[in-house]
Amino acid sequence: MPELPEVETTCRGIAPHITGQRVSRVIVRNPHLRWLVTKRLEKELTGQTIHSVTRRAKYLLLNTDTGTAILHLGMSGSLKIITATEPPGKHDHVDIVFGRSSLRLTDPRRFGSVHWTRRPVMQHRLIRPLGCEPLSEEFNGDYLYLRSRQRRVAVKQFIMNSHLVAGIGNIYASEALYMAGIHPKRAAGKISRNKYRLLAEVIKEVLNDAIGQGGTTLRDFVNGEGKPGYFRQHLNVYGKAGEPCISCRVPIREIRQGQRSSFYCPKCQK
DNA sequence: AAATTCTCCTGAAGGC
DNA sequence: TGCCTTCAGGAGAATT
Repeated sequence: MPELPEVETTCRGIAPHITGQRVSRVIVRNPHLRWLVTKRLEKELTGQTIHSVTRRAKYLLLNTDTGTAILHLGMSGSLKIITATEPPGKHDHVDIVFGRSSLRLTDPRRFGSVHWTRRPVMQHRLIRPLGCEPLSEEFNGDYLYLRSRQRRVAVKQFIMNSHLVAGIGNIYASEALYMAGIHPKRAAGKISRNKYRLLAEVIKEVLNDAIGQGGTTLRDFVNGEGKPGYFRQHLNVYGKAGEPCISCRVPIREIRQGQRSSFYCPKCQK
């Protein structure tokens, strides 16, 4: 499942290969992604030159003079740069061709998406409602504290609300709460300003560490080595139900919050 | 407004 | 080449 660090790594990995390149062709083999990929993408992206590749939350933006392609990797998607003659596999749904090379979207579960918009991309319906970037200065303890007052939702669901802060995935939410010593079910509105300051810090720390590791995979984003892969982030709690807490040896617990698994240490997190 | 539930899909894992 | 059930998960949409 591509989390924000994987998307950022992908962004940095593909950017040098496609920036300044002109799209010679767009091949949509299967338009049935999360949303139906429209013909407008092929029609309007073809012939355009990518002038920059940026990221907003977990969306990748291929910016051109006439519009923006908005890509999301869902939970099983990946992008890589290939030779345009590379035969497609079963789950290779979209190729954006740049002469002799292509950007290929592979996505077995098809939770990903590709949109095209002519309007300023920040006004797009998928982008506009997003909260701040977790790695920005705007995102800090005070931001969390102020917006959580009177809120009864569990803190884990609170920090995973993309309208508040965009791109903290399920894994890093559990990890950050562990690092901050906060129980995932604590009501968001009952957490102190200081605790939120710590939480915001560890969120940035865990995301930056993962991006740092991703940096080592950027060398060759072409052919095979394309995927950043999933970081060998040493996880303290995620997926470790029953295993002893690294700090106090008490077994890690797993609970469900909003159809999503959460992991925590019952002794270290209050 | 806030909170909760539903939904898309398929590879992997587990039970028998 | 075993078959069937269950589950995970991003996040927008629908519902309460």
